[in-house]
Order: sequence, then C-alpha cells, then structure tokens
Amino acid sequence: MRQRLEGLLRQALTRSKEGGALKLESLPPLIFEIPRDSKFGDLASTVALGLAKSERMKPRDIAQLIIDHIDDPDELIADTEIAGPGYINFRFSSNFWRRCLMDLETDACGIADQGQGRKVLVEFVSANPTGPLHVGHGRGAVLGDGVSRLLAATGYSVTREYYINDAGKQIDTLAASSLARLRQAFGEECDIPEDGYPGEYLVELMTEQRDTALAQIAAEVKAPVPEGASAVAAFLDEHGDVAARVCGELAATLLLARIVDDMSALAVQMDTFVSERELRDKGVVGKALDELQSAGFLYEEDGARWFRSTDFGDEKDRVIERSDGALTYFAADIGYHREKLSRGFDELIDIWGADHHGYIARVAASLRALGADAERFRVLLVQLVRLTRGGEPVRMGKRSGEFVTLREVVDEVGADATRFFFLMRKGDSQLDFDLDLAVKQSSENPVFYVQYAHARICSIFRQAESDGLTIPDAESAPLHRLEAATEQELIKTLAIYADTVAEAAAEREPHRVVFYLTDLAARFHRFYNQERVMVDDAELSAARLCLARSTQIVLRHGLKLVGLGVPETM
RNA sequence: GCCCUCGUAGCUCAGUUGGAUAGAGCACAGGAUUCCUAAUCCUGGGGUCACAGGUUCAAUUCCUGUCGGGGGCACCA
Repeated sequence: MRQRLEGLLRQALTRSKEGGALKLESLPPLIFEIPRDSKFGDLASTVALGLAKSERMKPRDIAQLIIDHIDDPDELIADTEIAGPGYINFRFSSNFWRRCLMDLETDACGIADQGQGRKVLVEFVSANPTGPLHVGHGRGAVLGDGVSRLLAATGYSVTREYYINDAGKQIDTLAASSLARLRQAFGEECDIPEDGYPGEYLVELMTEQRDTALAQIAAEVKAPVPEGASAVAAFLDEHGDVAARVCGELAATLLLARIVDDMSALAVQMDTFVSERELRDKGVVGKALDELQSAGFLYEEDGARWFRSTDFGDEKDRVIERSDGALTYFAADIGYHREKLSRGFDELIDIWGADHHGYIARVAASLRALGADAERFRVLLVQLVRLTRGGEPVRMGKRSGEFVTLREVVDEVGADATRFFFLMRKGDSQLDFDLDLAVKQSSENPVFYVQYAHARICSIFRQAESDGLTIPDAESAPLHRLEAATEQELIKTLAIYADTVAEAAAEREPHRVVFYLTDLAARFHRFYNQERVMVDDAELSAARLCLARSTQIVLRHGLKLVGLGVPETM
C-alpha cells in the first residue's frame, strides 16, 4: 500500500520542485502512518510538517502545494484533506484496494525485491558441541532462522551457517569428561574432572558408544582391542592421550548430530557448517594474523601478541596470542570472519547471546583493520532466557549438569508454539520462560489463533466448493460490495502486508510479522463473526469469497515466512 | 567504578523510527451460536509511558542526569 502511494507522492514532490514551488534540496523521507481513527483517512503523511523549516513555509501551505501537484491518472486516490498542523490525509478509491489485492496474488505476494540478490551470511546457534541445546539456544535458533527467512523473502541470497567451536579448552574438557565416562562404562571407578561436564547425556552417550570408542582407540594405536575390565583400564592408562582425543572427537560428532536433530525439530535448518579446527588447520587463522602483522596492527608486550584494536574503535587492545603460545578464541574469530568475507558475502550477520555484546567492538575492529567496510558486519543480540518453573528460577548450565533441554520443551509444547513464543518478542528484550506456564498455555498459544483463521477459511472454501461456487480473483471480483466496517478494516490490513514484511526485513525483526499475523487473524475472525461469507446475494458472496481468498494467501505466506505450520483443518 | 541494554495497564508484551484521543493478549466482570469450525466474537473497568531536566511547532520515541532490572568490562571460551 505504502509503496503505491510513495510513487505518486515522490512524483508530486519532483514536479513541485521543477515548477519552482518548492526548493527541496533533497527529497525528504516520506513518512506515512495509518491513522488511528479512520475519519483521518486511510493513510496519512507528515511530509509537509517535515518540510516546513527548510522551505520556510507554513506546513499547511506546503501540503496544499503537494496535493496540487499529484498526478493520479488511474484515480487511486479518492480524496485528500489537509488536517491539523499539516497532515495530508489520503482516502483511497476501490481501484486502489483492488490493486493491492491483485498484488497479493502474484508469486512474491507483492513483496518488493529489496535485497536484489545481495549475498548475506547469517551465522547462528554455533553452540559448542559439548551438550544438547538448551532453551536459550532455542531463542537464537528461532531468531536466526526467522531473520534468514525474512531476508530470503525480500530478495537476499541467504546462507545459514553454524560455526562449530571444536577446538580449544571446552573440547579438551569434553574429551576428559567423556574418557572418564568411558572408563565408568567399563566398570571402573573413575570421577569426571573437577570442571568437567557432569551431565547425564554423556553417561548415556559413552555407555552406548563404549565398544566403538574402544575399537577406535585400539585402531589408532595399532593394538588389539583389550578384553576384560582390568585389561581395558590398563590399556586406557597407557594410551591416555589418544583415548581422550578419540573420545572427545566421537562425543563432539555425536553431540553435534544431536544438536542438528534438535534444531530440525524446531524447523531450523543450516546450509553450512564450519569447523574451527579445520579453519585453523587450513591456516586461515594464521593468514589473517599475518595480514594484521604486516599491516602493523600487531605488537608484542609482556610476552604476548596483541592486536591494536583501539585504533579501530575498541576500548582496549586485545591479546591474540598468549604468552604460552596458544592463540586466543578471538584470534580464531578474526580468522573465521575474514574467511567469511573472502567467500564473497556482501553482509555478515551474527546472532549472539547478549552476554557476548562486549565482543562486538573487537571483532568489528579486526574486520576494519583487514580493510572491510564496518557496515558489512552486523551483530544481532538475543537476550538470555531466564528459565523459571512456577515462578521460581531454574538454575541451568553444563557445569551444574542440571538441564532443561530445548528438546524437552519442544516435545512438550510443540514446535509451532515454541517458535511463536520466541518470535513474539523483540530479540533484545529480556524473556522469562516459565516451563509450567508454557506447558499450561501451549493450548492457548496465540499461534493457534492465527492458524485457526487459516483453517476456517479452508473450511469456507470446502463448503463453497460443494455448493459449486467459484472464487473470483481480485481483478474481476465485485469488491465495491465490501462496505462493512469489518471488511474495510480487513482489506486495509491485507494491503499493508508487503510493507510490514519490508520493514521487518530492513530492521531484521521477525516479531513484526508475528504481530501483523495476529492482527490479521483478529480482523478476519471479527469479519467472520459479523458477516456471513456465503449469502443469497451471489455478487456479495463472490466479493467476500475473494476477500477470504486474499486473507488465506497472506496467512499462508506469513505463517511460512516465520516457519510455522499452515493447517487446513484444526 | 566504566560501558551496553531494558523500564509502557495487575501480569506478558507491541507501539508504524518525532506526529492527531498510547494499543493487544492474559487475568477479572457480563453477554453472543436454528446458518460457512465457539481454538471464535462483542461490551466493561483499568496508564503520571520509571523520575527530572533539555531540544522541537510536536517527545513513550532524540539528548543529559538520577533510580531500578539484566549483561559486559580476562594472556576464559
């Protein structure tokens, strides 16, 4: 809707300028709003208010000038009025609404191609493969997926990537913990390391993989597989390092597979997986550091190597190589992000937990130092989820071993309800997830409200079909018969779908689509309760069937856009 | 101590990027179905937009400060 009026207004402004009526050093942003009260028209613009100062004219006079310069050959605008301090209120003709509905019947549902094929890499979840995903990861997964879907729908070429942190201390810890569990699986008395991962999932995993693991270790050291508890214990003592490595790799691989499975239960799919270890082995990290070195951004101090990130807006310099010679996590991240850019992406989006926000400045600094435009890197923070049960906080963490896994929640409340719950909130707002409440309310989750609207429409169409009625398309439907207030409101809501998606994509905020869908469903339910779709008047029925079809199109498109199911019956 | 972020109805949250009388769901009270799905709809009460200044014709929105919640300030990952 906005897009259509924008063209006309922009033209009017250009003509005013050419005719000398307005100076217009630059074309002002065209800000529209949908008036709360329909007596102020269908859409209002504040352009004239914004121009008052630079033009040194009264806003109302400017508004009049603009209106006088509008050229509207298709008669899309039925009426304009200048109101209040200088609003221009537009009322549209049935022609206009017809075009909006016709837009919805196109492949892209009238959504503009903002992305123009620009390549975007969205990196999200990227949880260490040291345990199952927990509820907090779910939020990042759903947000990253939602943003990806939004960008894909608006013309971007999107790649979803998972960065596997399979190097470094956490993996060493996993290796030691899983080796201990392996020993236990063979009947040995063995405690897991003090700061290891105590979770039950490792016990299950290593018990199940007991023989596989032992066979792999034996193969690596080219020794026969030991038999009997004491022989196994002696064998593992002798080849402790290899055993730990094999256990760690085995556990990481299987845990990652489980993570992938957990994500797909939430309808989240990745396109690519990148391994930190592989990047390091391929020399990607070293190359990036060499570049920084030769550009003069690295220096030695206190026996460590530092990156002069303060030159690029960070608040302090950062260590990239510790005095013991080990590279820091940050060094790996520099290499990874450089590698992402080298793959030809126009834009990198990272989705991080809010506890990493202090990290943004240094990664951005490293990219700038490597010559990349800072605009191309953007981090979306997702606030941590505070898990409660009956109002009491649930302590969680791999360290404590207590877990509420994402999978448990999805199994209990369902994928759609879980997705909707996360997508209803802006990513940067804090979120309490009450387990008891989530289960209790899963049956009244608003997602069903939206899906029910779609199912209802399908039901109407089943009825229409058995009555031998056909649904006209928007071009030929007698839309002038849709005069009821509920019908008008519904049409207007349908007309702003493409605008809503465009804004949501531009802001990377999927929750806007979710709110829109809830609003659309509400308007449809209202219409449905007040008017009968199929009535004796064939023309009126045709118009209402068309309206229902348009609503169905948008509901289906919108539900898919946020990754939700589109049921035909409920 | 410094930095980031949030503070809107009893609760959970939106608020069209600075515009007209601040909205929705839940909860609470009452009502609607001879007919396309009642997982629906209608009516009602509820607010100093944390607080105080500032910018502006116009501030919930931008700036500064105060208070409060959360997070971050490692040769950790």
